[in-house]
Amino acid sequence: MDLMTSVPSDLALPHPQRAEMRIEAVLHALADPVRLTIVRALARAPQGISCGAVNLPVSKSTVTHHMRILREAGVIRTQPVGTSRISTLRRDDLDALYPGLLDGVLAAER
Amino acid sequence: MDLMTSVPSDLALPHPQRAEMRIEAVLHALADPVRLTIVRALARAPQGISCGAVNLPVSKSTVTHHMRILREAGVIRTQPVGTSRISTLRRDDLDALYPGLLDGVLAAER
DNA sequence: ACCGTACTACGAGATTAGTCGAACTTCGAT
DNA sequence: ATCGAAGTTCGACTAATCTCGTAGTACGGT
Repeated sequence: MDLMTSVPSDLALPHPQRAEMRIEAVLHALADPVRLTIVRALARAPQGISCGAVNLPVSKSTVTHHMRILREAGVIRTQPVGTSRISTLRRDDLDALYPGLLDGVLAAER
Repeated sequence: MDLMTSVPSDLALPHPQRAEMRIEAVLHALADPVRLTIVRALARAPQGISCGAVNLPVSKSTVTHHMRILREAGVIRTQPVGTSRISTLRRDDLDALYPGLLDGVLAAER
């Protein structure tokens, strides 16, 4: 008990504000096949989904790594819900900063 | 004379066809600051420009490397003209495959 | 024919990325 | 209170990437 390691309300993970997002980071985040799979899944689930719900060909710790890249680039927003973390696409911010980019990426057949 | 190392008409460098382009490669090509500078310069010069005309903070051989990444991803088209190589943005192909992507990237302030 | 310009090719070095397993935390349920 | 499920953290390893300098090729002009 005693030292209850702080911040019970700010359980949230660090997200860049819209003004802090950089195009290189966003493009780099999108340029990986695993992360692209995640982004496509999120695009199909506007209410958000948990990392583990995406069936990916990599280990759990690797998924965590990819979620972090996406989050820190500003591509997704993640919030803790129970024992899970629900992520959503930051469509509004992406569309505001780079209009057409996300739709263009999602339009890709291959 | 004799063995005139072939293909005098196909001096062109290898370019992927539209159908061969992959979104990951395009995004990766765009996700580098030096290459983004090149792409922005090309966007401002529809008639095309030579690699050396872009004032970049890297060596000549590094520029060659970046041009190759862009070319092999299908982002630019390069053709030899005299002792130079003129490159242009493959806007038509990019817009057809990923509508909005290029404009979104070029819209980025930062 | 020679020289300079404009690149490309080829290692080599250093940095970054993607991957994993093992150990740890947190929450919810039994 | 204990357990399991869901994620994270922490090295470690490998592969890819960016960078450079040197050397080489190709073309155009003197």
